[in-house]
Amino acid sequence: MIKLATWNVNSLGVRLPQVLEWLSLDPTGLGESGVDLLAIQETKTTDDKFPLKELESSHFHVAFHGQKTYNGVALISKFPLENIVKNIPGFEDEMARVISATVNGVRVIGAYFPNGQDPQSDKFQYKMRWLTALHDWIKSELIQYPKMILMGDFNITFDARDVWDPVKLEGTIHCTPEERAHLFALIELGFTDAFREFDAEEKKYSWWDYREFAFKRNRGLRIDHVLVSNALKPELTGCFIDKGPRKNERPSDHTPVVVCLK
DNA sequence: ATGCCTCAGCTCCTGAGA
Repeated sequence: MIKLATWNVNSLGVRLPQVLEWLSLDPTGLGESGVDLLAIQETKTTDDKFPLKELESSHFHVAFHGQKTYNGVALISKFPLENIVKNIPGFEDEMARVISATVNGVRVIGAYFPNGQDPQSDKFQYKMRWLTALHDWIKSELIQYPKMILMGDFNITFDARDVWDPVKLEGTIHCTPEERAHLFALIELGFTDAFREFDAEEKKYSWWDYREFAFKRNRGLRIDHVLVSNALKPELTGCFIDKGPRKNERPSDHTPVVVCLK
């Protein structure tokens, strides 16, 4: 069994000990080993400050694409990472949001989708442009790499089940029809929302606000996703959200989503 | 209540996150 995961760590500088600890655990409880590949987002660190030694001394292969203060993505893998690509080729972007690599014949894309801030803002327009560029790029990548996993912090909910108060939050950021149209366009390229293959329950979230005891009250959103391509879907055996790390001292506001392949 | 909490940084406040 191969286990992969995505986790927005909200600063790798702060969260590295938690990441290393989590990587040593078996979040599935199904086997003896921890995840084989973890995609992280919001490392918030430049490449010269990436904790390469700490991760390599734990025998991980890494690929990273960072910047100062914001964004930043990385792949941490037990297997060698081949054909590493940073960001969306051809799409001019100062923000470090995407990192891709091939692992054991599977193309893995880890992404930190733009937040968008407010549907009326310039940042929302950037989010729309970025989503269009991602879609067009993924469409062509699928031809070269039919077995693909696109995972990360999507900053978009699929539907009301992913939202703690879908009435109150209708039309707000992460919940707009425009964002969801882009998400479904990605699905239409030939992907499955891995989590919903195994869990149809409402109120299962991957992010909770730091404020107002949101985690304790389960006021969250499911915005971290794992999309598995049609060619890879026959190998999909499980997917779940591990709430464990959200209970840590000084937690990230996001928690990992784990996917299992044959 | 353009806040509440957390993080980075041109750090004792501000911008951004979601």
